[in-house]
Amino acid sequence: MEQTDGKVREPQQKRSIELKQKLLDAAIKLFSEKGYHRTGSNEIARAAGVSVGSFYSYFRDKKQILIDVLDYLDQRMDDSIRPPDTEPGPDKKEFIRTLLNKILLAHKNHPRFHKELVAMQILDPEISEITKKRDQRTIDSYYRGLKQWADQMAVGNLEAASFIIYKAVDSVIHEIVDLNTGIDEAVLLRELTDLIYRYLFAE
Amino acid sequence: MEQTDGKVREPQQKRSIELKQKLLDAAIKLFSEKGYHRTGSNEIARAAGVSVGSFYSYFRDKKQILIDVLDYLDQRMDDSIRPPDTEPGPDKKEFIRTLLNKILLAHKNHPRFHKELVAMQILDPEISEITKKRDQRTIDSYYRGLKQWADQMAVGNLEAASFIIYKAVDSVIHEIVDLNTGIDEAVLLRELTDLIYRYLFAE
Amino acid sequence: MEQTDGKVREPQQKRSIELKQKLLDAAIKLFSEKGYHRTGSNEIARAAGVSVGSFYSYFRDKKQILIDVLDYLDQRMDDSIRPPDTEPGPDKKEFIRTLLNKILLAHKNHPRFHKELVAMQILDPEISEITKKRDQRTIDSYYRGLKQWADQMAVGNLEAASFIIYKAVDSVIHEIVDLNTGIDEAVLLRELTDLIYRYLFAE
Amino acid sequence: MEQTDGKVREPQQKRSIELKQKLLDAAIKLFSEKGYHRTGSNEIARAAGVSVGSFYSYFRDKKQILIDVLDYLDQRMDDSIRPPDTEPGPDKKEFIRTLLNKILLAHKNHPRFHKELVAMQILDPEISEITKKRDQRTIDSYYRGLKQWADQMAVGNLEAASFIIYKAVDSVIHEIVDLNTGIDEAVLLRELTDLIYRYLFAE
DNA sequence: GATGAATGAGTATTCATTCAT
DNA sequence: TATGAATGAATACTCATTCAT
Repeated sequence: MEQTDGKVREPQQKRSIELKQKLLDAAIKLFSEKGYHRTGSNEIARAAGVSVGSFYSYFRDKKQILIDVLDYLDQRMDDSIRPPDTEPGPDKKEFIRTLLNKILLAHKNHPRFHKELVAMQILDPEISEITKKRDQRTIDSYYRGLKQWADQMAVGNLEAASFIIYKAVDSVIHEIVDLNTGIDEAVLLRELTDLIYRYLFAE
Repeated sequence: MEQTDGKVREPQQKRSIELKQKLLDAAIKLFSEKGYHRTGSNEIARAAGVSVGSFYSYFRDKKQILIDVLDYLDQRMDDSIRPPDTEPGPDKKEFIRTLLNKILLAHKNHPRFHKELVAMQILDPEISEITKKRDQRTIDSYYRGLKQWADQMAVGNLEAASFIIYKAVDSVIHEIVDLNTGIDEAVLLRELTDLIYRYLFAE
Repeated sequence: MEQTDGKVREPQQKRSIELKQKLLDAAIKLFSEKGYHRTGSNEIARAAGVSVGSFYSYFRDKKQILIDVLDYLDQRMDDSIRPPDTEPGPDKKEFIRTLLNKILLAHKNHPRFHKELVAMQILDPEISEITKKRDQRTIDSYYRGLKQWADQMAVGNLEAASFIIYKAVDSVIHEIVDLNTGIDEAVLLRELTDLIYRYLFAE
Repeated sequence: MEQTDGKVREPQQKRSIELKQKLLDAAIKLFSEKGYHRTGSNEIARAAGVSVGSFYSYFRDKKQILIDVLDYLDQRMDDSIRPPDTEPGPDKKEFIRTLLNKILLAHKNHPRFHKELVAMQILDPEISEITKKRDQRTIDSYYRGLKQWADQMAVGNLEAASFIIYKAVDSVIHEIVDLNTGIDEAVLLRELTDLIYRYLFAE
């Protein structure tokens, strides 16, 4: 409720909240279409039907709106940009297959945004910190999922396994979506499924 | 190491090569420290103790020096990044472990630069094209290596397997080197070894 | 002339126009003094008491401000450079004399800039295209003027005549203004008048 | 014969003279093909099969070689770049026609070089001085030619007339060659001939 | 003399951010 | 509060000229 007059206002009025949302929506749209780097702050403001001045009263930075977009999508549990969770079922292979398909779909929804995010994550420590946390949540959920099968697995360290699986799957799927590998997507997915399955359950 | 007052001082050839090397070294250093985008061509030249003019007589473009740096590092990394052609010994796990360690070492040589490169690859189509080719060469060598064990493997599609293994290993090792995962490196490497081993040889 | 504290200060419109005008004025001044090529866009902005950013929000290009300057001067010169539509009086020689004097005056307004323009016209195809059109408009107006005396003239082709007269008069007057010919200006003007007069009306 | 060690050497040995000539020839060729501005000093040297260093021991400046080229062509009486003379014969109209054709030809031989020269003349005072002298020589020759017909002419001031005729003819012909006027060249030439003829001889 | 590798001043343009109204 | 006009730092590349060999 405080109004500490630092520069960036936390929107308290309905109008303000609407305005900020408009800016977030415009940013999501533009980042997805053209990527973060090719999108200017003036452009976002214009697309939101708002002045640049307003943009900068809601977001300290151009970077800040990216961070806020990330947060927002996380809160909306938007699987299309957030790494998706999946509840483990009885059929292990089916479970893995489903998980992979979800991730694949997520990558395919906002490919440009997704790509840029990886770059940003590398280029900018602040973004890196945020995505690391996001990733960690996903890895944790994998960990919790895997624990349920702990007694059937040959895996030595479940934490490490969760981490490795997440990173391996994410990067391979990223490449499938982004590059044209020349290899059939279905084949790649099948092999990727095998990779995970055997790692976890092969004796 | 100085060659300022020798007798015949092999004139152009040598000086030129030294100069180009100075520029490449300066570029590697600066790209690693500040990233490609934040490094100016004037800056590289100054760091190499050379004029901008010289910079542009050795490299068409700012992008060109990045490409040349890539090539240069490729050549210096070759042995570490390429799986040995030697007959794979009886201990397959040992073989994989050795391979991973080599890759890990390669990544540790220029960690920041490696990161930048991944970002560039995403942001710039030309760089993307180059690294795709680089990657493909590595994947091909994996493919040739794996074929030697073809009869002992449960893998359906060897091409896809090579691709997946490369991407998975590369990204996981990248994360090991880059992020501090909080998980012991040795443990991660062991699990990664298991991942590959079981994928390939588990029945 | 200042408008810093008036009442309602017509906001954008007026300020914008003033700013653009300041830039145009600065450009005319600098182009005239140092020539187009030796004048930088930053310099024009500084001379106009404005930022480079503003320069580029009013003019796409450095070339664009040259083009706009051309247009601007055209508008201010129009009356002087265009032969009056009034019925040509009985004294044809007097009419030509008046016309020449007007052109002379126009040339004397921005002599250095005029020179630069001729050079640009030669060096730059885009400028060449623009001035060709400008010239053509003038030539057309000459043509319309000459037609009124068509029955009293010995000229074979009125179009060609208009073209030749324009180019001849323009270049000679240009030289009168620019070079110091060592010949009395009045004498040159008299001879030029004769040139045109006899060409048109001598039997 | 002095060897005052200012920077630029006057070539005294046969080899030197040949070298300078090679450079002049290369410059003429390149200036004609691409114009002065688009031709680099390194390029001229290379085309002459000589080092840049040598270029700068024969010519203080890039501008200097242009000046020397002009001188050289003047000495060779190369009508293709120098304003041509013509001896007045008995048939006045024929004389004018011949003169115009010579000038036309000259302009058509090195159109690019010719154009650039006009620009240089405007942009650079030193070049301006030189071409003014060149022009004056031509104007003088016109003057001498016209004097022979002095008693048959209505012209008031022969000096001014020579000047005007030269400038008018040169500029009109320049435009004929350079721009595409859309008017038939033969028609323009006929009218231009009439312009001169009537000016001089019409009663 | 000759070479040609090296020099480095010079310049148009973008875009995140500010601040007067 | 909102506006959007104004800001200005930052940056790749060229080419005439020099000078060490």
